[in-house]
Amino acid sequence: MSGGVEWALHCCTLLSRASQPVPAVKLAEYHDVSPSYLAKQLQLMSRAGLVRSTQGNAGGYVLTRDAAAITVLDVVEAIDGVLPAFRCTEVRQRGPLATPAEQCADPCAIAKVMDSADRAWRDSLRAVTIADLVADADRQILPGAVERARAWLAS
Amino acid sequence: MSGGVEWALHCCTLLSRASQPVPAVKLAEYHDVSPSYLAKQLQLMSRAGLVRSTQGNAGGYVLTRDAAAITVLDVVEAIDGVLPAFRCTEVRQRGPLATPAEQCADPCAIAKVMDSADRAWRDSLRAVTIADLVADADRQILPGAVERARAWLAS
DNA sequence: AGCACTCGGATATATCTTATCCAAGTAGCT
DNA sequence: AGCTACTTGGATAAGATATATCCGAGTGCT
Ligand code: SF4
Ligand code: SF4
Repeated sequence: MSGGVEWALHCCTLLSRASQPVPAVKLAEYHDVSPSYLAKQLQLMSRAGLVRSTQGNAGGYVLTRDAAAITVLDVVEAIDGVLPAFRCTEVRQRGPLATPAEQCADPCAIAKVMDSADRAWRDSLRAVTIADLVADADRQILPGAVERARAWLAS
Repeated sequence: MSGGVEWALHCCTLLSRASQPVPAVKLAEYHDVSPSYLAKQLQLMSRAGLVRSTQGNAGGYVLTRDAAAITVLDVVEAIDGVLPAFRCTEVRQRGPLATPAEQCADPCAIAKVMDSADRAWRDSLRAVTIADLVADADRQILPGAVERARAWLAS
């Protein structure tokens, strides 16, 4: 999995707190990561329709919908794509004892297992929203931290 | 995920049928894949203790235990390693509003979600054994194919 | 002891991820 | 309306990982 997924999720939680547009440079500075590279992740999220960008002065990124309506899977798929990790190359149709193609209409057991595991993984990620992440973070952080973050974003 | 996982699984099903040691070259020819690269996967499986190699004339690879005692997860972890796909870099401890380290004893919600999804994925793969794959394949292939495969391996 | 055959690890190549830069575009100000 | 300052967007290098290959070490058989 791309390391950029972690950055993207952190940005989502931060954006859910800020009501004003936040530029990419500010998001990068807040998390102390490469601004140029974070910009790429934000572009991917923009294409996926998770965030909306406004250019020009006082522009930046805003979430397109409520944090409770964005799942972790949405972010992961925006960054890493939607194709499953396992890519079957139809080995059974090759070699000296190749299975004839008409016998390969149904996916074999290996493909089924991999597909099932991939689905379980995605179901797990789909069960949690950005709002859940924020709620959990609020429970752990020190009191007043949210206000300080908002003030820093506005400066 | 490594593409070699698919090859490794196919080799396991084939090895479970052959009672004699099968050399890497023969396994590669059977599946029509690169012999040099398949050798690497077999080495990884050997290190993981899934197969045992015997050198010299009439040598090759044999499964170390019954096919029912080898899970798909065993093979996947042998090839791709055991580390989870998501690698947390502790972003929350960086930047101008970094969370103090003593506040970060427990993993955050993001890390928990990723860990949970990874566990669900592994549980899915652990639930199926090589014996299950073979049984499913036997149900789909043409009658006599198993005997032909055994004969080809012996030649 | 000699020989043919096999595995094992060290070595190139290709592909993808990571990181960066500069040009196009937009909103607000004069 | 024109200008300026700011921000995004896609195109472009550097690095890391996965893929593919080769030859030497080791083993059993003759
Ligand atoms: S469908 Fe199954 S048997 Fe065919 S190549 Fe893919 S993993 Fe192998
Ligand atoms: S533990 Fe959670 S908050 Fe900390 S860096 Fe990892 S993902 Fe981010």
